[in-house]
Amino acid sequence: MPSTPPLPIGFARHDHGACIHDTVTAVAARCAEDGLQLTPVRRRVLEILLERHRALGAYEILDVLRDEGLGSQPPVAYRALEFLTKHGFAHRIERLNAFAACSHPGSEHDAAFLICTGCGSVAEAMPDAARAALSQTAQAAGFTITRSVIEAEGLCPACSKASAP
Amino acid sequence: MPSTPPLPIGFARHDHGACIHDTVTAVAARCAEDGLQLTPVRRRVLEILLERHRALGAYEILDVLRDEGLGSQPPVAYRALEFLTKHGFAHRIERLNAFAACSHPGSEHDAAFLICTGCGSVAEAMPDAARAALSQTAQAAGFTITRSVIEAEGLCPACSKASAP
DNA sequence: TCCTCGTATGTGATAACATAACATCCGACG
DNA sequence: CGTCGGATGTTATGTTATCACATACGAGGA
Repeated sequence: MPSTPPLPIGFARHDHGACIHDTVTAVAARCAEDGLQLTPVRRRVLEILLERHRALGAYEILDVLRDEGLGSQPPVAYRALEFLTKHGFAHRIERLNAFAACSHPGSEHDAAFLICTGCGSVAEAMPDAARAALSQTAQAAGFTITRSVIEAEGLCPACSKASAP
Repeated sequence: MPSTPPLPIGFARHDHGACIHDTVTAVAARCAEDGLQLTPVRRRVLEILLERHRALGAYEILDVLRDEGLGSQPPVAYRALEFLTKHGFAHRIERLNAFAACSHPGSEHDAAFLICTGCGSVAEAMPDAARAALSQTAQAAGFTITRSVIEAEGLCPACSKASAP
């Protein structure tokens, strides 16, 4: 069980402490580059998302912030999440009304998500093929896509194995 | 501008009265076949969705039901919508927390939606290619998809033309 | 220095979406 | 006639998201 082989998606084990630290560092660098302010609340929300490593509701995040004295009202969480999602550091998962840190920060992009209904884990994938196909369908109808939501529910490898042994 | 050539999706003009009537009739037939009860509330909710021909929130629907004396509490609308979506007569659009009548009732299926951010219209597409691509991506990760949500935001032909002439 | 402007935050209130829980009704079937 | 399952009525509450307005604070110009 090594740490993160070239798997495109995230059902694999990995060095979690490093993964958090590295991502925050990368995001901070990118913010500096682009003149964005990675304020304490924003940074902390990103860390929270990375720590839990799953999709979190805004109010779950808010609970943590409140415990830490970083804010107690919903807008605090929603503003930070808006910043993070707007700049591609986190994603909103529509199906869950929840948010997850981006696995590939550094560029704005739509992502696809695989949501395990067994254990609640969420993996981010880069569904270029699916998006291309969708785009083509849309163009045939004269529709111009600006954003796409692609989310699949099902069973992750572990839960799949557990439910049908 | 003829009426509905073999377009796969619904940004075209059409005979709306007939479209409502035909769909309700088809759904009623299918319910009879499958031993499902298309009760007054359920039928009316389907009609409301078809009449507006766009995505409606549960509370918008409830307002209509209330005016017509068919129910006044949220569960009334949610139950009817649950019935309709469960049996493939309507779809939930996650991005909008809203519901739309199915354009191709008669079989349970996941659909894809093209949501126009200009005028709010929503068209249902059959994104077999996109779903197949997604499915392949998922399988590569050992993930088994049971349901997929595919929704694209953008501009419909009309709004596209209006915004960039 | 002082002003002011843009960005971020603090906070109270409320809107919008959704479900739990329990009572009641009513037709099908034995 | 009983009872059982599906549908409905109703109260209450839970969950998610936004509005509106006040405050703070640093950057840049007069």
